[in-house]
Amino acid sequence: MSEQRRARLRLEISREAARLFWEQGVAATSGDQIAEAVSLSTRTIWRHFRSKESCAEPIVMQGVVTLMTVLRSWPRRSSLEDHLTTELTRLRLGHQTPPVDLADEMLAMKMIRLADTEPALRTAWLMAYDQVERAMCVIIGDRLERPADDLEVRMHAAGAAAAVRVLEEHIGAAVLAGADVTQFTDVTAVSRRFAHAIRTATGGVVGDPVA
Amino acid sequence: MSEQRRARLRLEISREAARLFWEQGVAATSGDQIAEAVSLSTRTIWRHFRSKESCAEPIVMQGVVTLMTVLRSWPRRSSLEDHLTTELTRLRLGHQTPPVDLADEMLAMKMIRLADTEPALRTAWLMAYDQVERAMCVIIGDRLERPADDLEVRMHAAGAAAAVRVLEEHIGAAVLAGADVTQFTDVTAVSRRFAHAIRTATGGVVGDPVA
DNA sequence: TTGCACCGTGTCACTTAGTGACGTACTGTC
DNA sequence: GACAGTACGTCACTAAGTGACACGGTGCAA
Repeated sequence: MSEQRRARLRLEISREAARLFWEQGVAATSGDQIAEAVSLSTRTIWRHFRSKESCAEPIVMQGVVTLMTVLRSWPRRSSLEDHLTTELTRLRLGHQTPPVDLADEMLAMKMIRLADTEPALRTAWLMAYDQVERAMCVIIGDRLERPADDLEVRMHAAGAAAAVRVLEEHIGAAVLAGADVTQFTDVTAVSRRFAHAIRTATGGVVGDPVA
Repeated sequence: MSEQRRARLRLEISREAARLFWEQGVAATSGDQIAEAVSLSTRTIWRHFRSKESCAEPIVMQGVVTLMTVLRSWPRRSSLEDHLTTELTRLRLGHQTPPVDLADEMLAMKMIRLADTEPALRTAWLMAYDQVERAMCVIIGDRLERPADDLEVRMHAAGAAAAVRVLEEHIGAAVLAGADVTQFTDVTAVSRRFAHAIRTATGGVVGDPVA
């Protein structure tokens, strides 16, 4: 089974699981229900996810993987702000890599919101960002010309990941609370916020162009 | 049941659970086994812990709570380094507040190590630091004279917590790998490391004395 | 001392998350 | 068109966790 196909299936399951979690709560939705919602056997669900909560991971990861992909292509010569704005506008304009479905983004925000009160989902959310942290390690290690498991690199990566996570939580909460969504569609403004978060969380070490 | 008594019981359960997790792996130890090890009924275990993995939380939190307590008493006029060194030496000398049993510290490190390979324990470890993050929010918010749920405060808190976590992971791994333990008994050196971690993770905003 | 209320724990029955074993059907390849 | 690989379904099973209720200890008032 191709990596892509597997990812798509996981996402599809995740979508239905998230919807059910939101509509009736995590505890109240059973594995059987999720299985039925995606027309699969329950056994197959557990073959693709190690636990019920982790069914939420793909949907919350979706928005994050774009950011990660963008960061991976960050050239040494440009600043974080510049790179984010150019790449994000490119993604927004040329739809060849459809960033993320809007409904999916809403679903992700709902999961983050649920994670506030449901410890089971909180673990899933934190585990998702644990992945982000690992990805950050190689990105930052690469930029600082140090091994990815270097202590300082790991600390910077952890800080950056945590800052991004909190920013994401904040945005999600704001949108769900009915805030003006247009402020999050301004690519330059959003880029600046993420860049600023990463900069300060790494003590200014990550953000500037490097030789 | 007094808060303290409840905490002590949780810690006792956690101790045995951690020992079993380390000796035979998480999957291989059952709730019944943990219960038997502390001479309680299985039902009582689930009354004190929401899941098997979370049994590890108190033991890994133990070392962290000292740091948190110390941070809570951080006076505005002193720098982070100074306060940490003075408080930690005071703790080390005056044993009236027994910091943490050495065996417990070793156990905690083992759990952190296990968390590297066992996703179930990783969630517990991350959840423990989620608590740290919340505590950091009020400490930093207080210091910056802002509400604890302010976005910037939360980002700084998240960064600081993450940095401390990685440092803790690093120290744990080093000790278990047989590194020279004496370098971690030098209070000033350790204080400097933690202070430096928090400083850079907060972009230098948290660390200096404030008016 | 008796009586009462409270609460932490044990017992037992029950639900459900998650796994192992095996059969089947689909897919691509020679 | 036979064959290997593998994703999925079925079924039986283990174990994590919960609900309901009974028991026993502690504190307090009469």
